[in-house]
Amino acid sequence: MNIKEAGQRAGLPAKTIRYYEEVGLIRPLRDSNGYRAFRESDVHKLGFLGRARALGFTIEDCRVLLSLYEDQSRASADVKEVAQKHLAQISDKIAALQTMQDTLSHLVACCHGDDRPDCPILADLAPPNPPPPKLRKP
Amino acid sequence: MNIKEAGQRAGLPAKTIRYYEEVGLIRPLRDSNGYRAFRESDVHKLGFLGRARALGFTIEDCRVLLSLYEDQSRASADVKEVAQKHLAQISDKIAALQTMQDTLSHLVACCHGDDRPDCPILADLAPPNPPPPKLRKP
DNA sequence: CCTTGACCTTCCAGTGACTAGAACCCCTAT
DNA sequence: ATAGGGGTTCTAGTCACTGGAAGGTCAAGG
Repeated sequence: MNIKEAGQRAGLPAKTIRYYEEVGLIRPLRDSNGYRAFRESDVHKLGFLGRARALGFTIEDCRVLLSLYEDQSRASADVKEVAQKHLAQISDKIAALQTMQDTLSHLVACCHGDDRPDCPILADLAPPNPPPPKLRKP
Repeated sequence: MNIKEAGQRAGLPAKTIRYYEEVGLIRPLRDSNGYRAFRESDVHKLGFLGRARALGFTIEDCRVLLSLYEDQSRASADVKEVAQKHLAQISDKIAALQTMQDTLSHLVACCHGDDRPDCPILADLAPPNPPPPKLRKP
């Protein structure tokens, strides 16, 4: 099976698959013409990677998860640990984004959004010390 | 004022300030020795940028916001529009992360996390078609 | 005067996970 | 023979920095 079909079956673009090979996540065979030759097991791995990436695992996480997946004597605790660490990072990101969201939505709600220059959004972004006066004093 | 002091006052590392100059967000003067010479107005802009970046605005957003900030004849609607678009992106990111979080926390809760290989996390990552049998059939 | 150390400068490379594009090869069908 | 739709490699770009190397500048101390 060539790269395009493998990609369609796994739901990944060909470019991504080449990248996954480059970083050593998969090792498809090669035909005599140099084309990558994907086995069912390769497509299966690609599907695994696609799902892991969709859950936000990094490539390095994927590498670990894939090796655990293929290790029949794995301990589920090892898998769980990877997942828990990732969950913690997701929580951190969500918290950071929600802080931004809270601040920003408040500011947006306060902004008239008309043709006048008064704007609480800019006022909040501006540091507390006054902007440099570009006015001449009479 | 040299770059380090400007950075301390604005709460930004010197490297970041050099980068901001490189992309044209600020244009500090230069001393005769080639050192950047920061005015109060530069430090003020840097503070603005730091806050905008902390709210997750991209550099390009910052460029727009800064020009609006300095334009006394701006319309607050223009500021609001930038902020609202950004808010929408934040919401999208949060939603995507929460989907991951929901899926993953469920899986983690289901995983025994012991020394046995059974693992619902890996089971969920694996595509539905069965893994390649590496067993010899008798 | 010389050195030390803390600054400053520029330039280059790397981050993560792709993605776009160029230049070229291969295979099948008309 | 050629047109098209595959495939291949390689380079460079994304985003917003960050680290490091190589070297210039300055004030203080010996």
